[in-house]
This record gives sequence, C-alpha cells and structure tokens, in this order.
Amino acid sequence: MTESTPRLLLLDGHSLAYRAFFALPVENFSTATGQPTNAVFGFTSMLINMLRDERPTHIIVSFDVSRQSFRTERYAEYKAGRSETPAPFQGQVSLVKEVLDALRIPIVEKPGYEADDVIATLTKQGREAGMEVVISTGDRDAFQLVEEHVTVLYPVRGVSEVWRMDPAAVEAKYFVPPAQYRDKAALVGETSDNLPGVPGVGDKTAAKWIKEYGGIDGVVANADKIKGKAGDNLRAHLADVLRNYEINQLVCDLELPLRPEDARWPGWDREAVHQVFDALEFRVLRERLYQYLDAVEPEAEAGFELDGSVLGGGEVAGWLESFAPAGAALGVAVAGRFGRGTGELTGVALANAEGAAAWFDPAELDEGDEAAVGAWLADAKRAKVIHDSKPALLAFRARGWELRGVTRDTAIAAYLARPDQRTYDLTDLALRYLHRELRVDAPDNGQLTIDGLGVDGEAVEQNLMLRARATLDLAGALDAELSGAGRGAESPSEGPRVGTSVEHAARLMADVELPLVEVLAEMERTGITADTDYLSDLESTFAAGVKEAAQAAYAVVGREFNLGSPKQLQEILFGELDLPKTKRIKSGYTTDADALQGLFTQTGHPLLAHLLRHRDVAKLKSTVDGLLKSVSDDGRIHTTYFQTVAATGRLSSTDPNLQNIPIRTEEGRRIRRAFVVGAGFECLMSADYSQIEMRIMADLSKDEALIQAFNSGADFHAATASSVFRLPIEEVTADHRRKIKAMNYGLAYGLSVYGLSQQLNIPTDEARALMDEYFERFGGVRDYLQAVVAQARQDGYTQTILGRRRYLPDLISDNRQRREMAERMALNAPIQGSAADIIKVAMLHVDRAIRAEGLRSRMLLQVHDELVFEVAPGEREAMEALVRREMGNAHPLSVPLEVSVGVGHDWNSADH
DNA sequence: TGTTGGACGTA
DNA sequence: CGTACGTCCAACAT
Repeated sequence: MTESTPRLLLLDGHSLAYRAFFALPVENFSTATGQPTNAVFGFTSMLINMLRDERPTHIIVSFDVSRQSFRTERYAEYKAGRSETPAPFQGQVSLVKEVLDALRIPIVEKPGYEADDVIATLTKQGREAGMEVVISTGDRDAFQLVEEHVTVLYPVRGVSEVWRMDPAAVEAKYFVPPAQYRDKAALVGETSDNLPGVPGVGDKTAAKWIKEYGGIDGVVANADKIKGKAGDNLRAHLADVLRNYEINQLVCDLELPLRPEDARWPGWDREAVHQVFDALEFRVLRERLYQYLDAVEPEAEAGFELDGSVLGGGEVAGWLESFAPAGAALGVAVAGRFGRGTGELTGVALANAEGAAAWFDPAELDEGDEAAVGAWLADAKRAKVIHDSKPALLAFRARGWELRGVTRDTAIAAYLARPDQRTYDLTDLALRYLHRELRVDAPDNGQLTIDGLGVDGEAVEQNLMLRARATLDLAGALDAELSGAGRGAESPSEGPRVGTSVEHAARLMADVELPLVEVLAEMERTGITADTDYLSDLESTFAAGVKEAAQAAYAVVGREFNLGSPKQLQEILFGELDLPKTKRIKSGYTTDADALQGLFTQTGHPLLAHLLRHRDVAKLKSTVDGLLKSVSDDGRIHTTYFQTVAATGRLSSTDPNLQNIPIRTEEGRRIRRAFVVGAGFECLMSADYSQIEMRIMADLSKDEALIQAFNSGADFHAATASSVFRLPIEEVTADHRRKIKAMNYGLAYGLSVYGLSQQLNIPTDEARALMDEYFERFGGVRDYLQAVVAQARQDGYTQTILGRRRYLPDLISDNRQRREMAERMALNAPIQGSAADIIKVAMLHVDRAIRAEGLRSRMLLQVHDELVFEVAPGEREAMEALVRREMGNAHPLSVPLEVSVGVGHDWNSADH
C-alpha cells in the first residue's frame, strides 16, 4: 500500500459515544442550558484524534437503529441485562449526529442490524475497492474483521487511548488469528452481550483447543476427547457455544445506501462547525480541530537559504553599512560562555531578512569595526531580534558594548505563547512555527554543503548565522501568534488555533517582559556580597553538627550506614527495627521528615531524633557549601534568573538558587546573615508584599468579607479566624489563628479536606467542618474558585490580571488524577501568576524611579514577593519611600497592596 | 556518564 | 489526596 491508497475510516457511533459517556464526568461537560455533552465531547475528541492520526480519505459512521436486531429475535437474551440507557446519555446521540453533519461525515444505518454489521459490510466492500480500512468500535466482535489491510482501533481507558489491533496484535492478545476470533469468543463467551461461554474456559484454553482441532467445528466434534473439568463443562454447554458462534458472526453482505467509494471526505463545513461547536460550547475542541486539520502541514523538508560571510578584522563595519540599513531589524545570535552576571563571546552572527548573514569574532575587530559594532548595538532605533537576549546583553556589556533596541526576544515570545514547556530550543521552535529545519540549503554556487559546512569547514560559524536568520523569521511567526492575528471571532474564515490570539501577550511582552530583561541583567551583574569568612565558619559548625548526629545515629543502630540513602534507611527502620510502616512510595515506604516525626511521636525511638537532626543540618551544610562555591572573584554571588521557566509567570533562580535560602528556623536564618551590604553602601533593604496572593484572591473574588478582613487593619489571619469562629478578635486564640492561616494559604493551591487534616493533624471530619465554616463565611471565595476552573475548562486556559495565559488541556482529560491536577493548577495559576505580574511591574517601576530620582541604590534580588536592595549612603529614607510607593502602586486592587520594609547590615536583619 | 526519584529549602 | 520552583544525593541505566 502506498501513500495514495485510499484509507477508509469506519466508526461505530453509538458504541464510541457510549464509551465516552462513561469516561468523562458529566458534571464537567454540560452547556449553560444544562444540556449534558460529555458523550458528544468525548466522541468528537476521539474523532479528531483519528482524523489527525489516520488521515482517512473516506469516512462513514454507523449507528444502531434500535436495540432490536435479528440477534434479539433469534436469542431473546442477547444484550439483555444491560441497564437502561442513562438519561444524560439520551439526546446526545442526536448531537453526535449534528457534529458529524457539520463535519460532512455520512451516517449509515440499517434497521434490524447492528452498527457492526454495517461496518463489516463496508469493510468488505472497501477492501474489494482496494482501500485500506480502519475501524473504531468498542465492540470486540469487530476483531474478527482484522486482516492485513484492516485494523481496529479499540478504545481503552477513556477517550484518549486506543489499542491498534492488527493481525499480530489480535494474535498476541487472544492467542488466535483474527479469522478464528469468533471461535474463541464463542467458547469463552461475551459478558457484555449476555452470551455465556464455557465456564472455566478463558482465552488460553480456548486457543489451545482451537489450535488442536482447527476451529469451532473441530472442537465440537471432538468434545468427547477433551479431558478434565473443562471438558465436562464444554460438553455441558455445547449448545451455548454453537449459539454464540452463530450470533457473533457479523453480517457482511447487507444492502446499504452508500458505498465506501462514494464516501470520500470533502473536509468539514467551517460555518456549520462554528455553529455546532458554539452551541455545544466546545471552544477547546474547536481549537484542536483547527490545529490538527487546518494547519498547513508542509512538515517542511526545507531549511534556510543563507548568503553568509565569515568576516575578518576590518570587514565588519562595511558589512553593517551594506546590510543593516536603518529601519530593518537584524537577527542576532551569539556564542560563548555565559552565566554569573557576565559572559565571554566567541562569536557573533547577524542576519537580515533578505538572507544576508555575517559572522565575526569580537576579539578580532579593528578600531573601525569596534566603533561601528558598538554604535549599532547601542542604537535603540536599530532593531535587534534575539533568542534569549539576557546572556547576550551581559556578554556584550562585559565586552564594553551596550545593547539597546531589542524589539523581540523569541524565547520569551514562545514562553508567553505556551508557558509550560521544558525548553524553548530554537531548533524545535523553527520546526514548529516555521516548518523548517535548522540547516542550510545548499545554494546554487555550491559554496555550502548540505550540512551547512562552509568550504573551509566553518560549521560553527555557519550554524550561528543560521540561528540569527532563524531567530529573525521566528520573530515574525511569533508576532502573529501573540498579536492575535487570525482570531475566529473577527475573521470567521480563519478560526482560532491553540496558542493564538493572546491580545494581551503583545503588551505583556513590550511593557513587562522585554524591559524586565535589562533589569534582571543588571541585578545579575551586580550580585550580592557574601561574607565568605562567616560562611566558612558556618560550614564548619554545620559539618560538626552533621558528624555528631551521624555518630549518635550509628550508636543507636550499632554500626555505620549511609544516612543519605533512603534505601538503607528503609531497611533499618522497617526491617531491622520493625517500626510502623509509613506512606507508600514507589521504592517502598517514605522516610521524609513528616513521616519520621510521626514515627517519633508514636514510638519515641531515639534513632528518629538523630535522623531528623542529621537531615536538617546536612541540608543546611549543603546550602552553605553551594554558596561558598558560587562566590565570584569580586566577593559577590551572582545568581541567574530564568524568565521562561515557571509556567505561572514567576521567575526562577539558579546557580545558586537564591530564592530558597532558609528562613523558617533560627539555625537556617544564620545563613541569611552571610548576605551582607557591600563596600560603599549603607545597608541592605528588604521589601515584601504581605499576603499578596490572598489580596489578589480578595480582588478577583470580590468577596466582601475577605475585603473587609483586609481593610479592618487587624492581623489578617486573626481577622479571618474571628469571622470563621464567630468570635471577637480578642478571643481568637493562637490555635484558631494557626488553623485559619493554613486554610488561607491552602486555598490557592486547591487544598482538599484530606490535605488540610494532614497539615493540621486533625481528623478529616474536623477539617471538613472547618472548610465548610470557612466557605460559609467567605462564600465569594468558594464561588470564585469554582468559577475559575469552570471558565478554564471552557476556554482551555487560565489568565492573570495582565492577561498572561496558561493552557491546561488536562482539564478535560478522562484520567481523573490528571484532570484534578489540572484543576488545582487552574485554581493556582491566576493567583500565583497575577502576583508574579505585579512584582514584575513593581520591579520596572522601582528601577525607573531610582533612575529618575538619580539615586545610587540598586536592586539585588527578587524572591517572588520580596525585593532586596543595596542602599547607598544617605538614601535610606528616599529608598524606603520610593519602594513603598512603587511596589504599593504597581497595580490597583480592591484592597491595598501592603508593603513591609526592613533594613539591616545583612539580609537576616533586614528581613525583620 | 547520564537519568530518575526522594527529600527538602523557598514563596 | 496543595501550587510553583532548584539542588543534592543515591540508585539505576548505559
């Protein structure tokens, strides 16, 4: 069979819709008017997957006309015992038919027969017409139709997974070839059809008999020869077997109104699809449909055409003159080593839209080049497009060049379009958005080989020029993606696609993320002073603590072992010492701190205290070790911030991570004392938002009681506790406050009753009562949280106050665990993400204000809701006022954004 | 030498 | 059976 062989897709509409009905929870799938849509949704989803994966040229869907068929006439018990069709399923079959109509997929039915008989007939006709046949049905009888060019897709586990049953798969699963599937089924029986088989005979026994006697006739004829209990049972049920064999045969010679050849799929009726999907409120599916079916799919074999030159000293200025005219953006790519607030360049490549490209080594420029490159880079009016601009910016800066006029960062653009991906590799993005491979097409002059290797073997140089060129093209594609071009509502002929139409994204890019690159670069370049002597002392102290705890643990056990090995620990705790089992994990039973603490409370075993102590102090030691290793020659620690990692919009910090420096325990806080004010500065200043996430929750939910709690001026957790427990605030105890604090924090994470009970160490009944009472008082919060998930399920994404989106396709997963996980993400993303939006805006405003006021103080760190500054002499008051003002006004909410500020010689004292 | 899982630090 | 991260280490795979 070749590419051009017609492919016939045959579906059992009723059976697939019924599967979908049970796979998807009906409460999540209904329209505003209350019409359940889970079956039609699941069916459509499966259909789209099959259109995508099977690429059929011809399609027919068959339905049962009624429950009555020639089989029920012959055997009244056939399919008896099936419960009544559930009410929410009724009516959905006609909706499925409407969807099929809009997709211009024909339906064939035959009174007195089942859908599978129609499919069997069409399969035979399709094969006779030389077609490849793909069948999808939830009825296993169809396996008898499988042969070399006939495959059955059998749905398993919901609506997203199918078994692809070809002859080998049938044989592997049932031990008989498809032609003998009927024989096997007759012997084994089919519970779902109410066709009992021979008791005690399963697939293996049946296959053995069939193999031995050649088929059902042989088995029946030789029934006397079969020994044992199974043989007795066979002889006792021969009539059933013969009846099953008769009934499970599919009829393949029906007279039908449509022949496979006449069912060529003309593509869907776009207007009709819009109407039907609108009525069904299928936004996500419509986008998927367009993405998979409408997307032009060149799967491009093409690479890039490039006229690249490797420039030597003295040639760069001229190239810029010729190929970088004012007003035209160039793609820029850099190679070198980056990190810790600086970078070393080994190569720079530039490319323009016409395909001209250049590579140069910044170390080999003459004076003229040096000036020309510096001027071009620093000119904000000469646009540059870069993939991941911060390292480039820092490396240029280290080389003495300012980089201005970065109008696009394609890594950030791709992140805004789809914020939860592992990487934003340029090669992958070029393939996805440009349908091009990151390689050079050999030009006519034969200067390049297909490897992109230049005549002098200049692979590295060619590759970098290629990246510059690809970046430039990618920027265009992502612009379209982010500016909302081709939205369904505005231009019905186009239709939305997944990841498109983020009108806020363009502003988020221009007003927040791109300007933030420069602020972050400056923070990284500045770094924060570390007191290395102090760190070394701390290291020794913690090392001694580790040793002490280890010795104590060894003494209890009676020998040495690896305390850091969860495996050895498990053996000792649950094997040798036979302590009670903890929560199961993949590798046995957990030994995490919570569990060890629980065991200690239960048993008081002294080893547990030593283990916990060892864990604590070993973690602290490793943090200190890491910090010591990352102090640069200037005595400062320069972390690297990632702007495209956290799916919610937060920053992340690495090498070292300065966003997880201990604070909760007194011992941990000692590490914060190692971060000190640098020479020539007066103090460190820490400014953090108090309860920013709860304030956002109050704003988004508009819950009057919550807003009131913030406006009361009292301690927030105490104020909410006073509401929940219906006590005057003076009578709220520490325990009341603790419980409600846990509740307050847990809300935005999708905390469950069980989770709350675990955290507070209280029975689930009490946790449930607590939650109920909380929502009784803060009903707006409950309504908001429910609405946010429902909206996300409708739209396929969540959104922050600045329009940052997060796509959550799993909200409609048929897998409960995945779905519920996505629901918690949907709860959390707008809140965590809006907080991230706000502090990003605050950072930009603070930075701008510092310049505007001509201050020398500088921003050093960001820890999600906290900013750390180094304050220049005499600027403390001005800085405090500035920071309070800019952070507090970063974004208007219906409650005040409160900022608390502290100063001190080190980060710990500034934090108070 | 690279990857995975457990554990644990922060917001 | 609570979201978002990064790092360390042991264990396992290659």
